[in-house]
Amino acid sequence: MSGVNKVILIGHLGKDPEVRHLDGNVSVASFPLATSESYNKDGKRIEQTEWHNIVMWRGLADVAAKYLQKGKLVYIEGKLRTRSFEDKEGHKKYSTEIVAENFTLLGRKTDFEPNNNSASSSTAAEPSAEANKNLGTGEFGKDEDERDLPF
Amino acid sequence: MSGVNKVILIGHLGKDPEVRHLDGNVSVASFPLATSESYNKDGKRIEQTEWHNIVMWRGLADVAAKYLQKGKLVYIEGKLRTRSFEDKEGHKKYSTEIVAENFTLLGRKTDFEPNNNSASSSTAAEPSAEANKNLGTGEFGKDEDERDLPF
Amino acid sequence: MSGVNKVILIGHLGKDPEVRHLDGNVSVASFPLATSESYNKDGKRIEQTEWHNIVMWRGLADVAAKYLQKGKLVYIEGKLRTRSFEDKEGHKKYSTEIVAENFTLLGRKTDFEPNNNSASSSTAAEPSAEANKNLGTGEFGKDEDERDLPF
Amino acid sequence: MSGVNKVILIGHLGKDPEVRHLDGNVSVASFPLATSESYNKDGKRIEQTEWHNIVMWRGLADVAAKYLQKGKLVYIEGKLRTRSFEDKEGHKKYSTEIVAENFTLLGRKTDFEPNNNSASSSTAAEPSAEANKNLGTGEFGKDEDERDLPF
DNA sequence: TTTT
DNA sequence: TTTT
Repeated sequence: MSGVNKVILIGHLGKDPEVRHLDGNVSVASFPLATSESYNKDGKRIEQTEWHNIVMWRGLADVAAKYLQKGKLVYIEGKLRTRSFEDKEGHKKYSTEIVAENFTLLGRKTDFEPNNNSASSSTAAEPSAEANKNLGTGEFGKDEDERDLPF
Repeated sequence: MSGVNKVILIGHLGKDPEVRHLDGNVSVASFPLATSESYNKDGKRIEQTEWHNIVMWRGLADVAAKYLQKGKLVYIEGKLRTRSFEDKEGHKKYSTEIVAENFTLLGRKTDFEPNNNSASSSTAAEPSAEANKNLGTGEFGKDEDERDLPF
Repeated sequence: MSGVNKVILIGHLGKDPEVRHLDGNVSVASFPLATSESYNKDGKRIEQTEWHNIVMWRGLADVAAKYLQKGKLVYIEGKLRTRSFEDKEGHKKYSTEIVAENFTLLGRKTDFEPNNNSASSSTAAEPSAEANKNLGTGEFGKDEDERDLPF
Repeated sequence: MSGVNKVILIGHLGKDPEVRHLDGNVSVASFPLATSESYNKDGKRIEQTEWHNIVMWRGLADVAAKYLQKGKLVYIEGKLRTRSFEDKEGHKKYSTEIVAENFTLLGRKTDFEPNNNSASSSTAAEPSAEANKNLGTGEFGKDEDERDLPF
């Protein structure tokens, strides 16, 4: 018997993805994602931010390492998983993570450049009055194919 | 700035909802929900169950108290919220909950009876070879209206 | 540039799936699905039914042919696709379909039997006061593996 | 009995919203939305665009008229509805629409300015190397409150 | 054309 | 702690 366990988030990365390599060359990327909600209370605009622990595996982790960076806006689809572990003092703790199944970059075209040339990319952007047309999305993780030029 | 924080679950209640009443007569219902996923590993069928802490507020909590019970199958839509608290020993802990925004009962018609007559409902059901036709869904929480006869 | 195009439905099949086999042995299954919404208007309970054209391809079509039948309750995840075509009189028409990516059977265990023994299944059910415990879900389409015993 | 009928889209507006006012001062906004999907076929990058007819009612239509414009990137949540009608020649036709329940603007902060000053906004943007920080989202339609300054 |  |  099976069920449904689905999470859909749109938010900004709080940090660059941290990538580890496990046995058998398996990649795991993880990073915090902030989703913000704003509402009115007593006439004031309140903004409430929720932080999520995102985890990506294998091919998806590799694309994340390449295209995701602190501050970027991203759509993530995944599932909830709660792990239990003991901290250094031996106390049992729980951590709930979102295991991502695919993601889509949201934002301007210039946000979709790979990370390695991050120094130059900030100057390469050259945004102009035309930048408005460059809004778009880059989708990852639906297929398992290698995609070096995903958009 | 706002984002998207959405969870969609289909699973079974692990316990009856526990309902508390806060100041100002605000109801809060909470219960664990199991979503199961099964997959093949080395030719064996593995079933993995994930447990979620569901929280419902106000009107939704009242309907939950009335219609949800341990074992029932339910569709839940909500958002993630992580609270931090200190346990009895003063250690900081985190708890991630799904704050439900609406739910839909899935299952047979006889599952949609209110909870108070649970003793009689088990006999009132009179399931037969025709029971197959009684599968259906009962939806809650989309409107804020009082719904004493929601289906 | 990519985007998000996602549909989530829970409803009943209006007919048995119709399966065709295209060139290269590609299977396509299609069937109508009803999702019902009920609300109060002027003190009366109104039920509004929406019909969706569901299409499933390849492996998913084969599992659909095996496990889905008129009347069954199912969770479907997919994407929207609008096709244009000319009817017999040469008038241009549009048809919007949901191309399913995975589905999960909702209902009692006895609903999860393959279709070929449909005659016997109606008597094999033997529902009792215990039948309540038999609610569950059977998930399909997440992996591309052959699954002859999917639950 | 009720079910689930949910659509989640992220895409660009193909035109400015067209707003009509029905009897009783009810607003209806409608516009086409493009969601694009790209995949590799025979080593070539194929981009396939799907067009959706979006409809928004009442308060949501008013916010749409104010903040949505041709080209903007938006997250939309809603439900499917298929209407039948007769064209001028008396032929029966079907139109499937997404009735939006809420939406969130995605893109740069400068995209979140109201529509009336569209001429100046293109110059007011003054994007810079810092523009990267201005990515964000503005959410609408969750509450029914008036929101003149929604972010 | 489903389901209640 | 559910369900199969």
